[in-house]
Amino acid sequence: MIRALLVDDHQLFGEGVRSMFKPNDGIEIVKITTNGNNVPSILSEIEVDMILMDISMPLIDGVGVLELMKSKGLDVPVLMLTMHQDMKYIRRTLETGAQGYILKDASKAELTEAIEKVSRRENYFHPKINNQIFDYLRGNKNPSEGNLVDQLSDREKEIISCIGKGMNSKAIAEALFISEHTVKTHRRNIMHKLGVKNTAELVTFSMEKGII
Amino acid sequence: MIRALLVDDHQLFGEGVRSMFKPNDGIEIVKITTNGNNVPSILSEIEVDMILMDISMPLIDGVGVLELMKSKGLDVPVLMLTMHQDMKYIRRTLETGAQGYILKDASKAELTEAIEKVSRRENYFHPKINNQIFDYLRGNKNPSEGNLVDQLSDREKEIISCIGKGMNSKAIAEALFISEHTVKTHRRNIMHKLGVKNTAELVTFSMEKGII
DNA sequence: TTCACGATACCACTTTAGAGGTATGGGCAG
DNA sequence: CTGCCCATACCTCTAAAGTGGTATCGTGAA
Repeated sequence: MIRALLVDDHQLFGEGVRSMFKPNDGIEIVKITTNGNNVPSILSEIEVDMILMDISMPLIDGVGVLELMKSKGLDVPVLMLTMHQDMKYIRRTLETGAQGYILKDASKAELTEAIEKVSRRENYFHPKINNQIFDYLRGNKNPSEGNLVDQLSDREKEIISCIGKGMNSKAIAEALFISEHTVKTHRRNIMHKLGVKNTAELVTFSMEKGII
Repeated sequence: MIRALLVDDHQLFGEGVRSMFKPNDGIEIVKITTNGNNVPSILSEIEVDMILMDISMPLIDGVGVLELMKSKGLDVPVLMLTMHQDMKYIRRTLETGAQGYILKDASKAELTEAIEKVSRRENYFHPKINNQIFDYLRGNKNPSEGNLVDQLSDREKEIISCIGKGMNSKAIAEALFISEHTVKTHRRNIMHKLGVKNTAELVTFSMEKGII
């Protein structure tokens, strides 16, 4: 019997997955938490074979939890469970050390297989995203690209939010009580940090990362 | 026993919710489909008391299914089940005639209550979004704002996707084998239709609506 | 068969974003 | 204490977005 911890802020999804597994499936969701910050303390209390974790969560996201675990020396295999087929997410996840990545539109059979593999510390990637992984491995391997978002200062995130609302540099300057020149400098720095080439891409990227 | 049809492209979520309901809960998910286009034919085959429907789906979204049902004279109460706490979604949903709206981070108890109410054709709104509803009713009632996205042509959505990827008008023109002037005209029309004032706001809006 | 609309295309113009610099004061860590 | 980073600010210039029009052609609906 594989003992799994599920981390997902969507209660329904969590309870649903839990009741999906019958005793003879060989898998049991022994605990569900909606707050990733609780993971370390849960791991110290109960024994689990693997963790099923949603990526996008409000308080701390899946990658954040992985980093938190790593910083505390907790070594439990993690299967990322998400809706995002986006390479940006997958990349961040793998670089932080998840054992697998599966989409929420997978079937129960696929999830079962994934859980079994991950609990044995084998890698599992959902077929749908396998090709993307290969593309990534062949092409750009930028290890420094992991924590792009963390490189942003609070002020810069504030600027990004304003941009997303459709404000131009002048409007942002007035809203934040700074000079328009400053806003433009910030925009330039932000774009450079995130490696995007214009505002449109900046907004897309920021929304995918959850900055906006 | 309430017989419910579940429409959600995330298989795991669907199977999870189905196995969550035990016989003595008084609710049974009699059918799950991942394609909203199948709803009319399913309704003609089996009898259901209500529909649980995800809003954001690839082939046809929840609001689209509602409109499809309406156009075929199918009158089954629908509970929208979504992750989006965004007023833009809620508004579209209600205007198309859904009986209720519940977030995926709700609990089983809340979902049960919602299903029961909706199956009796009572309205249900998740407490978290009730305040937003009131704000909406007090403030701007813009009935014409309902189906902004539907007003976009396929070509325009194509242009939007390109913009989101960071392409400028010239690049889009080359990619779609049209003139840059045409692209600019499209951009203008799109912005006018969506009521946004620049590219940044266009991207934000489009991502929230799921166009990108 | 009209008639409306979407996709296409062009012109001329203003505003803004974006790229190239440089610089200064404040705060925090080595 | 001293250097590094962040937020601030300014200048100049180019490329691009955005605004104002008009117009043709094909398709599908009235």
